[in-house]
Formats: sequence, C-alpha cells, structure tokens
Amino acid sequence: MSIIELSDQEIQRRETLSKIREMGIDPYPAALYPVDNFSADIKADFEEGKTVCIAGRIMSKRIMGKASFAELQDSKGRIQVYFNRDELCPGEDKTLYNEVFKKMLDLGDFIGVKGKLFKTQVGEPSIDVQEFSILSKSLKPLPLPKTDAEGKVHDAFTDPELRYRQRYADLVVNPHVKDVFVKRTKLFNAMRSFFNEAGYMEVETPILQPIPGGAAARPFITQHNALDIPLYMRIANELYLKRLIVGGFDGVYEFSKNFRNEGMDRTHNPEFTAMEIYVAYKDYNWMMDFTERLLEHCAIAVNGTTKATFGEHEIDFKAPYKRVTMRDAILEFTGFDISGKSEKEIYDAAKAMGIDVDETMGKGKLIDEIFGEKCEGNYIQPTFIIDYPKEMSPLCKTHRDNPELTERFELMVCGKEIANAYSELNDPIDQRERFEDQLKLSERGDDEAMFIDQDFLRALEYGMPPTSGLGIGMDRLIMFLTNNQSIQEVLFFPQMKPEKFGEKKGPELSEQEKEVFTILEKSGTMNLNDLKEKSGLSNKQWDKTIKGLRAHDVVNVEKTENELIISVK
RNA sequence: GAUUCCGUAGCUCAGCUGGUAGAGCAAUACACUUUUAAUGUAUGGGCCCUGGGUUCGAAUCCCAGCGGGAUCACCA
Repeated sequence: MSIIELSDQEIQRRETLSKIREMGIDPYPAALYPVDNFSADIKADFEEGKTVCIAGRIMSKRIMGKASFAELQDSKGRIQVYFNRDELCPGEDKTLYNEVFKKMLDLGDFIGVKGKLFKTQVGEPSIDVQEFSILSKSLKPLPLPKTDAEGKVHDAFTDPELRYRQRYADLVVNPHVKDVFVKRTKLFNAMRSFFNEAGYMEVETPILQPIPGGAAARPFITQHNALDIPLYMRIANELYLKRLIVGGFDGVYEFSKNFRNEGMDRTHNPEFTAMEIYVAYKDYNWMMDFTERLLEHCAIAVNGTTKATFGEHEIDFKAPYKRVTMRDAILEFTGFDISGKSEKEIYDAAKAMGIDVDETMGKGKLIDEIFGEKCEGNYIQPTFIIDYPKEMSPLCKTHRDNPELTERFELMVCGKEIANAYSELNDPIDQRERFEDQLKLSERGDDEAMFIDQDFLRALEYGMPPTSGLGIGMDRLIMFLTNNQSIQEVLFFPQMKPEKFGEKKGPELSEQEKEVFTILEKSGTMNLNDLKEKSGLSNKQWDKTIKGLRAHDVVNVEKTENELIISVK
C-alpha cells in the first residue's frame, strides 16, 4: 500500500500521542479499568454524592478556564463529567488539568473517570471528577453530529455509503442506529425463548452443502480441496431440518444464515438470516395459530407493544390474523375465479389484466403472477394467504380437500411476505415426483440448475411423521419492527463493493511534472510559453502540471510587463 | 439489467450564465470556576471522485469510467 495521506487533524493527534508518551503516560494501557457503573443507570438511579467509576469515549468538551464540562459516552448512553482544575490538581502542579485534560484529550478518546455525583445549577446530573485515566487514544476524528437546544441534529453522519462501510463509526455517533441492532438481538432472543419454552430444540445444520436444496435460488459455489469437489453454500436449511424430524426430534429450529447469488437491492443482501422451525404431528392450521402468537410475543419483546409503524402504515401484530385463500384473494381484487380453470384460461385472464406472462409459465406460476401483481400489495395488516397452487410448492403436502392445491400459507405484512409455512410433504414417492416435475419445469425456462437430493428422499422413505414447518425472514421482520425500508439498515455489515485503499497519490511529483521540471532545471528560468511549447503537453495537461508544480512549491511564476517568467525555486 | 440523481475541508452542505474555492461545526492558540449546539478573539485546513475533451481559462460545459443513493425490472 502506498503512503496514506493523513489529514491535518490526524497528524495533530499523532503528535499529541507522542507528547502523551513523552510525559510517561501510556495511551494504550494494558490493565483493566475498574468500571462499576453505567451512564444510563447513574441517571436513572441518581444519588447525590455517590462515588462512581465509569469509562467511555469523550464526545464533547466545553472548557471554561479553570473548570470544564465533557460528555462521556459508554455502552448505555452519555453522562456529563465535570473537571475542576483545583480539585483535580490540589497542589502546585496543574499539569494534569492544563496539559493532559485540556490539550491531550480529543473527542473520541476513551477515558476512565472516578468521581462524585452532583447536579449542576441547571440540574444536569454530572460526575465531579477526582481522577481520570487515558484508556485508549483515538487517532481519527469521529464524524460527530451536534444536537442543538431544540433537539435538532446538525451535521448528522447520514451518507449511507460511509455509514455502511464504517459501521463502527455509525454506531458510535448515531444512537438510533445502535437501537436497531439492540432490537434485532431482542427479536432473536424473544423467538428463541418462545421456541425453547414450547419444548423445541435449537440445532445447527451444514452451511457447506454438496447439494443446495430447499429453495429455488442460485447458490454460491466453492471448492473443497481435500475432497476435490464443489460445495455449495446453503440457500435454505429445510431439507436438513426435516432429516432431523425423521431422526426422531419433535421440534427443531435453526436461525440460518443463507446465501443466494442473486441481485442486490434494498430488500436483498447476498447473505441473510432465516429462521426455520419444524414440528412433528402438526399441520399448517396449527402453525398459523403458533405463528400469530409468536409474532405477537416478539413484537412486544422488541417494542413493548404489538403495534409498529412502517413508513406510512401503522401495523398491529396482535393475534389473530385474517386468513384468506389465494382463490378468494384473486377473486376479491380481480373478480376472476381461478377455481377449476385450465392453464389456458388463466393465461388469457392474466393477459387481459395486463400482466406480463409468457408460455414458459405453468399454471401455478401464472396464479402466482396474478397474485403478486394484483393482490399482494393490498395486505397491510398481517394476513395469512393460504392454499397455494401445487406447482409452486414442491415440498408441501397436497391439500386435504383439493388436489390442485397445497396446505401452505404465507404471512403478508405491508404487502410483503415475511413467513412461509407448510404441512410438510412426507410421502416419499410423491416427493420424488414433485422434484422430477420441478426439474422439467426448470428445463423449460430458466438457467437455474436443479438437483434431486437422493439422500433426503432416502430419509423420507424411512418415514417422517406428519410435520408442519415455518420459515421467517428475520431481516424483513426486523425491518418492520424498526421501521426501516432497507435491509442494509438492519444488517451490521451489508455487502458492498470492495473499497479501494491506498490509491491516493503521495507527495511526489507526477511523471509529467518531473519531465517539465527537468526541462526547466536546465536553464533555471524560462518564459512560461516557451516552456509550454517544449513540454508538448495539451492545454489541459499543461495546466494540471504547472498547477501541480506550484502546489509542490518547487517553481516560481512571476509576471513582468508583458510575459510570464517561470523559475526554479 | 434499465432509468435517474449525487460525489467540493474531518462532518454537514453552498458555490449562479465557465474567471485563482466558501459557511457552520470539528481542529489549533489565547481568555473564561456549574456550562450544555457554552461564549469571545485570532489562525490553519481542499488531487473540488478518476481519466479524457472543449476553452485563453473548468469544481462548473461535454464524453468515458469508478463509487453510492433512489425508482423500476429480475427474484417460490
């Protein structure tokens, strides 16, 4: 990597760092710091005169001669700290206050303070500092927003690119961003405890798989050297969890990082988190009850209420949710009844609705297109859409009352799918046929390779109890619960194109600048126009070069009466 | 993939019909003992995303590229 150009402030901080060392202070001490309190707890449970010891980053400094205020930010928030010169330095030597505190501490530095609690004249809970230690020096200034008296934030660090690339800085300066991730973890914990209390078991299944299954999506491929085989990164964990049901577990669940090699936008990241749960001896009706109770529980755990705001919508996760069959949904929004219709009739109906469909689409796909186009967006409040066409659901049991349908539901919120569940198909012969149909279907139209997972079929042949399974897109769900329109906002480190480092030009002269300088050096002083001619550069290049040379302060340009004279400095 | 907008100081953003780059905050120095967007005075700080073109002259106009946002399309 070439020379990194440091900004003025970064250089200053490095100089301060050396000064701190010269004073015999270690800017990165090894010893633990005996923290015994947190900012938020101190404020919530304020006790005048109590001695506390806390640590964090300095986020603001207000120096007023012999006394100063600063704000310390720890993991729970901020608290004001008060530094008084004569309390901090009771003797003659005022270095600790005048030099170390006032000059060596920058915003962003970690310090630890010990002191007594008090309230200022304006009533702000504060710590009167008796001792402080530098815990870690910060060499790069934080992008610090300021909040004014009316609570308005100025200079907010808002550029999404910078925020995502430097999430660490985003988290330090944007407390609302940190909140999103605190809520994300609360959601996972709430779900986990709900399942555990129901008696189900959290498990782990392979992420590197010889056959990517359980969904139709383009996988990432990698190579295992020792086995010399390709391995695929998981696109779903469904088939593995069902194997465990075959193995005799009553209920298993997994939070699974899935990887799909497809487009990226504000609702798709190449890696995302799904939760899948499979419960033996249940069907999709039971699963609907379970899902609505689960989501109500999670919404309360995350936000303290079943209500959530998403954009312009106010949604309520309070159970129970409306249940609408796909047939009724389409009937309601298009007036068309799909029941008993042939592929041709549905195709024509879709065309008539102005939906972009083609011959490669089977009946199921056509119905899905109609639903996606005309119905989906209308379901704002949590709604179960039930009984999907068979063709779209190769892992789902045929409906007990209608052989064209499956026992499947999706949960829609704000027009988007956040959960998908089945009465799982456990007839091994049917399952094999469905896989084969799927294979044919994929050969008919698209480029996605399909595999038949023979081992999964073997497992089913041993027998799987009737089972219901549910998958929830965790990222989507947390978007709804935190009112974020983009998945990048709910992932700590969303995928981005790699950043380029170290490509900045150093302080040296460029090739062109060197050439021109060499020509000039021979005579020492020249007419500017002569030099331009000799250089043979275009106007643009000439301009850039001469400006560069002046910026490097190696040449002088003087104006006489009628010409410009350039000379070596 | 298509359309569109954006890229200027550490941060947030101005910069007109082309004429040597601006503000606030942050930084530096000084003053100031309960402030809170502390205040006052002074100072420093820029490959104006990159490359090419037009022009006497480009942050500004044109072309290409890179990066990002938004919308749409694709996506069981």
